Amino acid sequence: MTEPVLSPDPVSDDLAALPPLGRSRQIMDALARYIQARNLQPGDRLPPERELTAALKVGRSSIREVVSQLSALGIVEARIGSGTYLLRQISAETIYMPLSLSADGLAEALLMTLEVRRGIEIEASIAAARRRTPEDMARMQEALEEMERTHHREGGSGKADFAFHMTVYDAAHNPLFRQLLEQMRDIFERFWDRPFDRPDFAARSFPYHRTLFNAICAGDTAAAAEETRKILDVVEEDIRNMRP
Amino acid sequence: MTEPVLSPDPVSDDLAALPPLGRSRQIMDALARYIQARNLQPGDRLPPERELTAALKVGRSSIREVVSQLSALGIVEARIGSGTYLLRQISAETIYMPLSLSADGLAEALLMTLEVRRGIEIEASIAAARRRTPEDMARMQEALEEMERTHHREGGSGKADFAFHMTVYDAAHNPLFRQLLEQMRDIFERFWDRPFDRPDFAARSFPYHRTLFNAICAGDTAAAAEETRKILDVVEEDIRNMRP
DNA sequence: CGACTCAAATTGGTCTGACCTATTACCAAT
DNA sequence: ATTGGTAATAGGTCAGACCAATTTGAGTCG
Repeated sequence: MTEPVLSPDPVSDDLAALPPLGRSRQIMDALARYIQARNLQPGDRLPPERELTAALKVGRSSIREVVSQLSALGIVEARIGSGTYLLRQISAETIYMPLSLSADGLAEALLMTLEVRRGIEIEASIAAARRRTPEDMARMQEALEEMERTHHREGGSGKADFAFHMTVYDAAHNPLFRQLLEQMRDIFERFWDRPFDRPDFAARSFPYHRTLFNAICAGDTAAAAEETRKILDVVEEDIRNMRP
Repeated sequence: MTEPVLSPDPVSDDLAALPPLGRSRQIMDALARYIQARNLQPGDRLPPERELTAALKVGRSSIREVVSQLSALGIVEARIGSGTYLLRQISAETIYMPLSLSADGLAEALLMTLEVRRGIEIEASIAAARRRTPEDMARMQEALEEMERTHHREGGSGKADFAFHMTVYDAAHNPLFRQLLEQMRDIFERFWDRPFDRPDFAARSFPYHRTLFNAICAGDTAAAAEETRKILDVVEEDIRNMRP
């Protein structure tokens, strides 16, 4: 189809003259605006590099540089022969906070990571208990009941657990919680075959979900923190029993 | 000087034949091993791209790609005309956890970030109260007294505050805490002119540092969490009063 | 001897064009 | 309708040239 890039895109004009500072950041912002202007959503394919080259008026090397950086940041995924796909939202105002960690072993790394994640999850629960709206409560209740319906089944409870926690994060009304914890869970599951799908794990952890839900609805920050801690303790126990 | 790369570096041989999967990750690992083998420390300059090209047996584009990714991940900083410098440790086993966040304004972003940071800091304090050793206590006490000596001075108290908190993170005996919080503080201060150096800020926050120290030494996890929360609340207040 | 000047070497940044490989799309033959 | 193969498409790599900023060092002047 080779849809012609019709927008003059004022950004590209600016770019032509500026070598001073952080050009790659400028190109990244231009690309972000380009994506925003076309309202591309996660999952969508962005234009081929050679087309972006023409649209943003920069060499293909420069395009590849920023795409490569976005790929390293987990914003974008390049599939050879197919195209480059958007993985998560991006805007020119996006702040990137790359963290790196080194650990001796996998279980070690997971336990250390879990300790950090526990801190974040607890704070999210506290924020949720403070700021949840009636709509949040309705969404959480729905997800909770779906979880209770499926917790005995083999494969489905993982997704339900995930969905419930997402509603909690959203109830905190700080989008960072969802972003961070979603990404942390992604990373977690990349190195760990999700125990959420193992019935015994679900059985041990899911009672706390309703008490957490009740605490958040009651606005009881201390109880919300405590129930979240219990849930994460089950996860920790499971990691310790792992050891491949 | 053009120091010849004398090590055959078995890594590069592997690379020559492998196009299948994640080549850039492989090159990154090879580069990490290369850095490890030479024992390069943060601040050191790594070999020029053209030299790495020869050493790792890949085109300059590929080298630039991974260096660009490492730059985006905050591992490395390229200074045009000077060289590329190592910012933090790296190894072939390093796990990258890039996070991105979008917010309406800077203060908004800082507050959201601070809420996350608070969760991590509190968990670090709890871990410290559980796992601190006598040596940790000695180090914390020394840093605390240095902080109390300098808290009235104009510029020095920021560094002392930083140093004290680092000893707390270390006392948690989970290196992730130090890594993450160090990086988060870096990012924070990139967008915020450190209030630590403002005397009124130091005056309001530093009393809690001794109570925190006492709680950690006593192994009182609840008190350690509480005092940490108070310190972060002062920071939050300061951000709210900022508004440029 | 010290400090300054300026040119050359060094180094990262960009562009171009070529070629490779994997994927996708399309069209013809069965 | 299914299959099979071919062309177009897209990202990945390489090579060479050139640019711009920095660093280095020789040479010069005070």
